[in-house]
Amino acid sequence: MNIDELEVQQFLTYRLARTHMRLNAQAIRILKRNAGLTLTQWRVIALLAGTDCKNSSDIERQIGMDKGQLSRTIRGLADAGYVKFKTDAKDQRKSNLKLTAKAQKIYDQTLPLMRNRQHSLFAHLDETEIKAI
Amino acid sequence: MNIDELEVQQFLTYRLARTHMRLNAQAIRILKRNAGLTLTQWRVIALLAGTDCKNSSDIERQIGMDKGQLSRTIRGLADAGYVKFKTDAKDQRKSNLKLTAKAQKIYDQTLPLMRNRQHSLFAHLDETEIKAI
DNA sequence: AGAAAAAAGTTGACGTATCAACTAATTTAA
DNA sequence: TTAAATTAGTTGATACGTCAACTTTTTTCT
Repeated sequence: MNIDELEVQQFLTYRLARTHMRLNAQAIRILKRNAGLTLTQWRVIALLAGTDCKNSSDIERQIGMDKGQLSRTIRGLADAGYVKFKTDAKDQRKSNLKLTAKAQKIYDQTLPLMRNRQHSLFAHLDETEIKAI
Repeated sequence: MNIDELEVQQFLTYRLARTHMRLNAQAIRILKRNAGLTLTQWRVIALLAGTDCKNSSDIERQIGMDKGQLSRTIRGLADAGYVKFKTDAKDQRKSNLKLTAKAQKIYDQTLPLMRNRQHSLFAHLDETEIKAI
């Protein structure tokens, strides 16, 4: 429990945070340049396109995203014409979401970019790192 | 570049984000409750107390923290009476930082808490994981 | 010496994430 | 059946990280 050990430990979490943020930053740039989307917006679109998530709570359960952030993200998507929402007939608390054609098109265009990004991301991690995470 | 691979890759960043979240959550609570400090504030204090970092650029070089965020964090610490800064006599761009007695006291009180936290944190990671990060 | 480049800090804009308080609708359970 | 608890979603506050533009001072280079 000396100072060196403490520093290693302290900066473990910091490096973890930075790695995460760097990965995000890269994706954010790609999305901004190619699609005008934020990462969270893309994630929501991807979930609506690729899973059976219908509404905010489904997404919250699926990936554990904060419902406040989700609410704002979805409103942003609606304002930008990417989703439409309609109150569920059987449960008026829920509003079911539907991607517009515009969103589908952007998603189809962006998916390969995101895949490539994650490919090259993996190319820079060695096997040990991949296993450890 | 099949769908499984994509999902594995998304899972990587997801795990990274969640790990980060959990590691920070506890530290933030401890610091807020026991010292009224944010994590970044504590980190800067710890660097000034435990390393030979004298100014913003030293810290930037030491841990790669953004200099913008650093500037704001340091100003916050100064406003709260934790650091004093004085322009370097030989290079007037630099302002050297010095912890106040108040900061030293809080740091000394908080250090064991942070150590304990990180100890138990490490107890949940195996060696491979520690090396990889 | 003087111009150009680099370094130290500051500031603004933005994106991401958490937490908490709140309204409204639905489910549960006494 | 009605009161209490839960669930869906909204909103506000705050923390954290990145990027870029900017000023001021110092260094480098010709």
